[in-house]
Amino acid sequence: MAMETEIEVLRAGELEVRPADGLALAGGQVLTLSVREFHLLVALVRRAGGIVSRPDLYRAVWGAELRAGDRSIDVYVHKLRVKLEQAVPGTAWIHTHVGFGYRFDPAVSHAVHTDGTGG
Amino acid sequence: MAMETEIEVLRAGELEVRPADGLALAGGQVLTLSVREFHLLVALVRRAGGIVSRPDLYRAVWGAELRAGDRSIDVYVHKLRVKLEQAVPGTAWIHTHVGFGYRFDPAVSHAVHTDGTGG
DNA sequence: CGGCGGGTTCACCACCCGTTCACGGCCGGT
DNA sequence: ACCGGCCGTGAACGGGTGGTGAACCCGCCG
Repeated sequence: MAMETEIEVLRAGELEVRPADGLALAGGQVLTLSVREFHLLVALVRRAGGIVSRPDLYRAVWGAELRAGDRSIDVYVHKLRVKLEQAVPGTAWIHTHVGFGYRFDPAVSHAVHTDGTGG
Repeated sequence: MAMETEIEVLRAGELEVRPADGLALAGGQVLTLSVREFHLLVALVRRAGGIVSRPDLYRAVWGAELRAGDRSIDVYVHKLRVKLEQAVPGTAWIHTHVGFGYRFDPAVSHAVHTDGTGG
């Protein structure tokens, strides 16, 4: 094969996502995600390390403007966290930034809450 | 030199498929498959580990575009699962990814989550 | 012509998904 | 302390998706 199709593969720590195939692996095992869950994960991982605002997230995944009072994002972030957690226990990947949005962090921060008054 | 290795042999766990010969073995025993069933199995095994969408599957096996409402794939996946199951009981190879397609997984994952009181 | 095996379509329905609601905790402002 | 906004989370609900048995159609063979 001269040209193997250049499949986009997003990697973030123990997570591997193939947007084109609808496939996501965490800690080596396949995640069973719904369409929404998958797209949400992709949107977050694409901007790993950065904060994605709810309106942006909604546009990226739902393809529409976020309406006031719509809690869909919260619900799906929760579903995603649950599945991620059960795939790789103890790993917190999706972080909430109150008033700003969510941030996907590939870093394996088990109990690294730097407890900090320091900051 | 003669390329005897022309004969393609797909292996995935306990499954062995020879596309050229129309032969498929599961757990050492020969599977009795119809043409459609066989091609479907080949298409899935060729992309073992990855998700194959229904349109892709239909193109690969039927050689045409999947029409809306066509359930042929579902029916044949079912037939395949039945024969695979009776060849090697307890092994779930073909996984459904709702909204995405099917995935052939060679791994013998006895993912028995229902470990409860179940006697 | 009748039986048979294989492929397609149909019908029924259980389950999954996406949305929305409801309740409660946390935090900042007054 | 009270209120209001923001978020986590469990659950209800309606529609879509896929599992499955069976009818139907057709070519083949005796």
